[in-house]
Amino acid sequence: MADVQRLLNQENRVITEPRQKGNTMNGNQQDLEPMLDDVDYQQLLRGDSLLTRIGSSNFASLIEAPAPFNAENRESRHQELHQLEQQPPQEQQAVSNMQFNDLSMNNVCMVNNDVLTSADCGLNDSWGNLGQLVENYSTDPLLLNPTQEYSPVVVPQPQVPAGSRDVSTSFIPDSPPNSQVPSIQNWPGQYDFQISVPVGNKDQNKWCYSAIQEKLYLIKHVTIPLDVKLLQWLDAYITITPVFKASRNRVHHVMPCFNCSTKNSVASSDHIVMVEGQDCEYTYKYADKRPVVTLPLHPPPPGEAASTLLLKLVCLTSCNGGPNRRPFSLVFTLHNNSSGSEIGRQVLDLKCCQCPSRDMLNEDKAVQKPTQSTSTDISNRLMEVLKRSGPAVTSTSEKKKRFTIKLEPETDRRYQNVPVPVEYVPKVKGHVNSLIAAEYIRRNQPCLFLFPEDESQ
Amino acid sequence: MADVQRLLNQENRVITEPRQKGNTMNGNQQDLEPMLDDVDYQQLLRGDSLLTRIGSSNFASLIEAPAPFNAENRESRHQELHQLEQQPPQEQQAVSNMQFNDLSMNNVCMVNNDVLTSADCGLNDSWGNLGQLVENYSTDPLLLNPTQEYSPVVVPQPQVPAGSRDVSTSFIPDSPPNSQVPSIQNWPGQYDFQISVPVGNKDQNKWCYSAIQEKLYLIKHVTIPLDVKLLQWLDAYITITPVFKASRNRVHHVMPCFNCSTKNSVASSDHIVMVEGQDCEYTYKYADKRPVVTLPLHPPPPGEAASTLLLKLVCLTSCNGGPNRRPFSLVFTLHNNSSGSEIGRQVLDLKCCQCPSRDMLNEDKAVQKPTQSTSTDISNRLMEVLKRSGPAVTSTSEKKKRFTIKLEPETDRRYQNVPVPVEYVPKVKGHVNSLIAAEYIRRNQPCLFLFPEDESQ
Amino acid sequence: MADVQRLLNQENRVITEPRQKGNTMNGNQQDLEPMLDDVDYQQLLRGDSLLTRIGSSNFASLIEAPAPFNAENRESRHQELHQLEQQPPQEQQAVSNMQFNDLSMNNVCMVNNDVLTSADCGLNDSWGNLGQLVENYSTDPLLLNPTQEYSPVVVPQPQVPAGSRDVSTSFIPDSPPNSQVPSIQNWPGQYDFQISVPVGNKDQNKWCYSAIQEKLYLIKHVTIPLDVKLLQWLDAYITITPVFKASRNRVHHVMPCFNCSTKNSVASSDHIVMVEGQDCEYTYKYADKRPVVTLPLHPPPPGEAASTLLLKLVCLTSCNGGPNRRPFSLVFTLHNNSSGSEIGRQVLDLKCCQCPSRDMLNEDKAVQKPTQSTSTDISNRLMEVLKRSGPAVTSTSEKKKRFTIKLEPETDRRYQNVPVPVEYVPKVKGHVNSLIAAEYIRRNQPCLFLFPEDESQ
DNA sequence: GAACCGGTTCGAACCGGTTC
DNA sequence: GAACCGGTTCGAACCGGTTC
Repeated sequence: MADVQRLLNQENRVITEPRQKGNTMNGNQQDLEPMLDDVDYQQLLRGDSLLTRIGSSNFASLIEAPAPFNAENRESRHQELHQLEQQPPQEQQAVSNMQFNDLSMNNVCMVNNDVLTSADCGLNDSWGNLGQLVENYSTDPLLLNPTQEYSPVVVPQPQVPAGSRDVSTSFIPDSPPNSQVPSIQNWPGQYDFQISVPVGNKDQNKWCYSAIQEKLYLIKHVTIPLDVKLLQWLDAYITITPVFKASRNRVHHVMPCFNCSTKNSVASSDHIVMVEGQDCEYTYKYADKRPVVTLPLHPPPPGEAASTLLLKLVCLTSCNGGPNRRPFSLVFTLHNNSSGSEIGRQVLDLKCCQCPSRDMLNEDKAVQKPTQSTSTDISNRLMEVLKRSGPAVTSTSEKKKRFTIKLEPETDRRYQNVPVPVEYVPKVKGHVNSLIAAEYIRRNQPCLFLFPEDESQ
Repeated sequence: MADVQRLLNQENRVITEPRQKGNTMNGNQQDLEPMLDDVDYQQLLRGDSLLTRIGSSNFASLIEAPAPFNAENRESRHQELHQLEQQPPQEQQAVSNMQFNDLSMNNVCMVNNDVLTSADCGLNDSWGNLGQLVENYSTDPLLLNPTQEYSPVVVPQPQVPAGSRDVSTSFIPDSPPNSQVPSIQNWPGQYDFQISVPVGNKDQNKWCYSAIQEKLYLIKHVTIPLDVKLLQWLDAYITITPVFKASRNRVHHVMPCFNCSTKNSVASSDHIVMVEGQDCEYTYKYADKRPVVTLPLHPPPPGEAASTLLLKLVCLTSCNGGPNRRPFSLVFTLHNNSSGSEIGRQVLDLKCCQCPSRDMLNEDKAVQKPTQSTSTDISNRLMEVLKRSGPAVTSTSEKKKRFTIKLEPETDRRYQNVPVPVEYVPKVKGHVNSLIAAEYIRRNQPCLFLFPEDESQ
Repeated sequence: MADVQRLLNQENRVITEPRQKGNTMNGNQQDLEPMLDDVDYQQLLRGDSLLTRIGSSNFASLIEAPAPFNAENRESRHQELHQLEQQPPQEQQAVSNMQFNDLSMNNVCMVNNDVLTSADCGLNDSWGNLGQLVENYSTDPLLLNPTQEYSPVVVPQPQVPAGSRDVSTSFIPDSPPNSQVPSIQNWPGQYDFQISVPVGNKDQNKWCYSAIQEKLYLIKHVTIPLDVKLLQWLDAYITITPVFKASRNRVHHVMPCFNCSTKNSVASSDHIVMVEGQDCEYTYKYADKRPVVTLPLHPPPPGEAASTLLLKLVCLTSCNGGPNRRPFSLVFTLHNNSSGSEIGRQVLDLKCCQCPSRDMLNEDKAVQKPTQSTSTDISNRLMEVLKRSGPAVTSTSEKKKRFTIKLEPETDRRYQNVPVPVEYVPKVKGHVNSLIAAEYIRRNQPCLFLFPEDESQ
């Protein structure tokens, strides 16, 4: 239901807001407030349980803490963070320092009615969101004029765009509130940073992409190729940050549930996103305590325009104790390797589930359903007539789909399974057809009947 | 079904995209994401990704080891990693250095509007992709004029082309990702590097080639002659790298299963591909830990246009613990012997199985099936007519087969399931047929009816 | 499907084996091998067995590790075993010793063609199964005459019996195999130990009891009152042990999933069963590493016949990482406080779920469905006739359910599915009926036909 | 409490090595 | 080379926690 609602909203957007490219921000902003179904309680409990476990038996102390919220965990993560910070990649350090400096000048940041103290905003902030925030939304004179950087740098996107809408400063419906939450809005930036899902995937049961929703559906542990495009292949790295779409979950870290996380190695046990073909030790890190995957930007191989990135999820979106049915997106952030500053961002909606094609179809249908009646040819029109005038054949989406009666709720009410001896099937089918036709004639052109109707047949 | 679908799509490609030779990339790109049939569990267990991530080359000791994540494993793998890193294969080192040198001369590489800095391009690249990139696509003035190199250098291919399609930058459905995964897209390069399978093979039970699918079927341990063509026979060598086609297996190394590998000598025990007539000790190596066959490029004997290469596989595509039913291709890469840089690439799809002709037939059929209409009898033909002329009943093949709604998308709209006693099936079908016919007449030649329609039939 | 099948089996038992009270063992023995619906993979991965087997306390690194059988694992398990044996709970120790002594007199126990050496039987046995085994099934002359203890000591049970069937030595369908698995068969014992669920519960949405299945359905964290009855209130204590019903899960410990367990206190974090009104520190223990709830036997208050026990579950039967949809029972064992020996046992089937009434309804229905032939109206009766006299329609329940071919093996050969608009269903049914009737007449009373038959209809 | 959602189950079809 | 057979895949149905 939540998803339906969300999709409906999206659909409405599509209808009421014709897609604007360039300098307006109509990307997935509507998606920012869709979620209805999360269990905050359980999230909180995740930490408690850890305490409990750590106190109890042996294995408890070795659990890879999926839970961020108790004191010990926070401490240990702090330690880990510090360890990381002691030998940080240069750019991280740079960003962190920079932002801290920025913040030192802005003790209080007002964003969307949220008052953030500097402590909230910037301490240990390695996200660079603030810098980005400033770039996008502020008029901080210390920065270069940022709007010039990204606004009209729009290039045609031949492939399915994963999130290719630009960001504007004019409208901030649900802006990333504070330093601990990364932005989830697309911002191609100066180099037109783009992430896209390749078309033509054959195995729709493993993963599929909905162009309608611009959303990727994938099975757990299945590697997805993502194309990274850039106007210029500079020295940079990409960070991948999963972020809940609903604003009330935004501050929570997207992490695998306990069961799923234990399949990971120690280094990546908090990371719901994993990449392949990378040096593991430098890949799974934390940014502001939030698990983040970082990987260097590779230029594409000879003759290819896009660099491919092999990515997989290790926990279901529905997993209790993990995302817990709360939709989340992946934020791909491009960072300049020299300065560490953020120079591009793309957001990819996704859902990690067991039946990607089924779920995509369902959600696509939910999105489209309210929109239009899709009847296109005579038969459909006939059915439409019948449907409107009374009972008849059910609708009807044009697209191929798994036959799910649930999708057409009237269906199972309007049809019944009748065991028919095989040899009678044709007659029965014919009978049915004739009944339909008769019904139609009866309603619209009853005069065509030779004999008066009687129902006793 | 999965294969069917894959093949269907391929078929569609053949139909809707007339084969373009030369500088467009319509080769096996559709096949890049075909795999549907492997077992995720086994995939998880397979050492490949683990090996890749962790860096072990001791595949035998890790593959299929289902409990990879305890501390001991981690430790030993780390150790192995270090060992490997301390003693890299010589040639890898050479290539890597070489490419880095190349790159050091090209600070910025422009590829399809993409600018690459040297730092991004070459560091730790042992695949040679970057060198190739620079050579082929860059417009950097420091380089030789590269666009001339690859654009229209297309030669007619008299034989069955194993993978003779050039690469374009315009459309990349599933490009090879990063340094640890080789590209699997054709790129003839400056010298129009071509690999082809000779026609006219008599013993189709040993090996055969499907022109439809551009795929080689061969029995294990049977040597296949492959023709290598080149515009100019320079001082070069060829590497043969087996790569899984599905992106989710891409990083895994294609290696023979344990049973099959033990039949090889020590040097080649990780190599599923073997060549004949070569000095063994220099042939079976590793590139970025991936088993690779390398062999010098021999000019053809006097009077012949192609140099022949004798190749065989030592493990079945279906072999458990090896490819495990996951389709893979062979990537033939041409390297300049002086610099080691990649100057051409061809990809050959194949399947190593026990019954090549049977399997080719089946898969060819599956590819073509969706193309042709399968109507064989009157009723089906009638339905075809009706379907074409408007709305009606869809076909109903008698033979038991998986009910693939995808192939008949309208089906789910107009029908419901009614069990019919077997003995009555013919009559029911006849009835349906007559009704369909009536419907048809009713629409197109209603005057033929003797009486107006009534429902009392 | 699995449940249906299970229930079918159960139902068949009810029909073919009239309930025998007293000295025959027809209790829930049929349930001993019922489970079909769990995920073996996940079960294998579950930490329970792994922890037990491997003995590591690094839960995170070991859980879900799918390969338990290498030498190291075996070694570490031995180690854990030894560690645990060094500090066993007192009462367990007592029982264990006692039984070991018993065993020392019986070097070989023959049970159902299975020969157990004493080493297999009794080592580390803290369950007392062997003693019970011997008591129940053996005819060893060294023991007290056991058959007298339990055979005809049956008391009327006014309330819903939770599991009041006695145990006999005549038939052992799936006896508890070894020392680490407790018995899950009822054995009232000398004092006629009985556990029952009170009748007349008002809030069926919190918990309810199916008399048909003798199974308790309850919501998580909802306390259930259970009545304990005894012929004589001696000095004893009760242990409550959850045990999976399916034999293949029998050795696994029933424990709450990670999320649910963290809601418990430290002492009870491994216990899926909790009791109220008890001293916590003495309640949650381990027997042979299996989490067990122990509580003293309180005589009922003056004027009451039964002592009440307040019990709740803290994790759902469906919880992933916990029971994971694997049905389990609670084994209530009565122990003599002075000797610690087991003197009675009752088994309570249950399911902890979110919608107890719904699930009970569904499962009750599934149990009852296959029993009665559901033909109620003329058409069904006609079909019955035809089925017996030759080929015709099989029965056809109106309610939507999975089409179980196994129940009606001919079905799939003799029927076909025909989509029928709902509003025409009655007519189609009538049509089919008439066809069937005609067939019947044609066979049995052709003279009734007015016209000669022709097949062209 | 009914409907929904999504992980799981189940049996038919498929695939491909093996046998006849 | 046709048939067999057994592991795998696939889609519909199911189940049960969650939402409305």
